[in-house]
Amino acid sequence: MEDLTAIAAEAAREGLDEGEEITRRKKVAEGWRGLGVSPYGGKFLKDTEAQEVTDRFEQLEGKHVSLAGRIMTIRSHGKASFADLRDQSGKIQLYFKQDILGDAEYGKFLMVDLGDIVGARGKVFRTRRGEISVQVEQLTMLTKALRPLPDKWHGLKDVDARYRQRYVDMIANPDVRKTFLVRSAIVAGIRRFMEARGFVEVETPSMHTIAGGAAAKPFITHHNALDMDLYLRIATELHLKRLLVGGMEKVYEMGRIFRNEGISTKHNPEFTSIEAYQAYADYYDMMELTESLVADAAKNAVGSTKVSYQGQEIDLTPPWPRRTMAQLVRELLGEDIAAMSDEQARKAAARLGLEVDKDATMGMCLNAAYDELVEPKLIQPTIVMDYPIEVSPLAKKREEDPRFTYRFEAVCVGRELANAFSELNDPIDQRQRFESQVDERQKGDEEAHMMDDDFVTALEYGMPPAGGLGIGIDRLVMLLTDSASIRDVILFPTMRPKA
RNA sequence: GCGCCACUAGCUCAGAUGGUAGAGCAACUGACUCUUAAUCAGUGGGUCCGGGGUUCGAGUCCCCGGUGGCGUACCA
Repeated sequence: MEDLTAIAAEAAREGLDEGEEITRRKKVAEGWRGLGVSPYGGKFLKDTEAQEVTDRFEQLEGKHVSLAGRIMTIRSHGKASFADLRDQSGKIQLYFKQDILGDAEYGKFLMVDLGDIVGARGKVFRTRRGEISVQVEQLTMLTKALRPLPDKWHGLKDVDARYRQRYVDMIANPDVRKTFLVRSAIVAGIRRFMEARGFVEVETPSMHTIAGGAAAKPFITHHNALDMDLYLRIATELHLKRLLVGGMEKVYEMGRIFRNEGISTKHNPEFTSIEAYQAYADYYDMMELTESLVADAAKNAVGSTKVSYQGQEIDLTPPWPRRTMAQLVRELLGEDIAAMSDEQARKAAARLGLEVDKDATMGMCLNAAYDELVEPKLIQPTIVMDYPIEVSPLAKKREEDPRFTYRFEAVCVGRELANAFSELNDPIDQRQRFESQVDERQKGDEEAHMMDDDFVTALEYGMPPAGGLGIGIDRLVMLLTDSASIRDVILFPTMRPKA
């Protein structure tokens, strides 16, 4: 013990940040080398998963199996001991008995620390207490863990550590792994769903010369050889629509989007979206696509279209109620803003306690009223149709009332789940919309669109009428895994470096 | 960006009013050949987030800074 303390003290002097425990484990690793065994072994032939031993006990009882995984707990009784081995499938109890292993092999077991990764070969049996176990005959050291595991009972709770060291979080908190497995199942299911519907998955650039397709502040990076700034994409929309021009009729992209904005329980600077475009379709087709995709994802995640989110029961079974924004504002807030002039609308907004610009239009006031006061109340999935044109620069305007567009958002638990429209394919209209966005930008709105001449040029070649859809995958996964924070569904969320 | 809160052993947490820093788990030593949060006896382990200040004396009070959480703003 004294020499360990001395070694730790020496390590500290040398600037190595390690405690006595790490020093001790390093010495144990050297001990393995002394036995002629590398503490960082190579290939190990495992033929059985931990969970399989329990699931297939009837067939496996008395047979030999080879398992590999991490030692999570050890219960030592002198000349016999138990340990729990965990692999990706689950957990199995190992039984080590000196009589069976022999002194040398049992001595090896005594050198195993919690957290070590080992291979074990032995016979499947059931203990007197009834627990299905493996009586180990051969133990193989595969990886020495130098750092101790978090508390076996309480796990790792420090949220800072959980996000920074997700690997430790996953070791200590098995539910975390489960959440990310569900996420993977959802993503894989969406790809199957889209393929079954005839959509082709494509990859468009992540680095854009113009950041378009959404209202958001971009990250800026620099290309040295071309000596020019590039933006990380804030959406995939404008490139996917170029592909419609090129003749692809059903395309989608699922990938990472970057927005240089605040971080919160619902926002991470990089996140995953899916955008899909279907030629010759309109936003009604997108409503059906959205409902079906989400319902299918729910079945993949929880086996049902009814899910529980933060104590609320949410029924995602299609079809979802379809209401226009104007209707919802009128019914829930008692102001028929859509029937008002701009000036009347500004007064109505004031009555509702909203602050709007002096020259705000009816559409802006309606959108503000909806965003602030209606959307948070929409708990069950709802399709909110017909967004004002001012806030929808890429959506086709309505024939009978050009103040509105063929755009909807699907809303659930007070949050946007999907955003879709009948795509604007009139190049002249699109150029005007960009121009008014550029005006907004010059007035100081950093999130207004930039002019994208090449995109307008593409439309001039002719983009077929189309429906388009965007869904935030992270928020969908939050809903389907009952996660309160987006950081709980992103493996490595963005964090400031620790000082 | 602003406000509130948190930061103490490897992990989970206690530490009224300022007075020699504690527990459980983990680790170490010993006992124990069917335990499962194994049990029993003993031992070691601390930059109390960092830096200033007040005080005879600061984990505790004050100021500055760091990181995080929550709320809020921003986020079609």
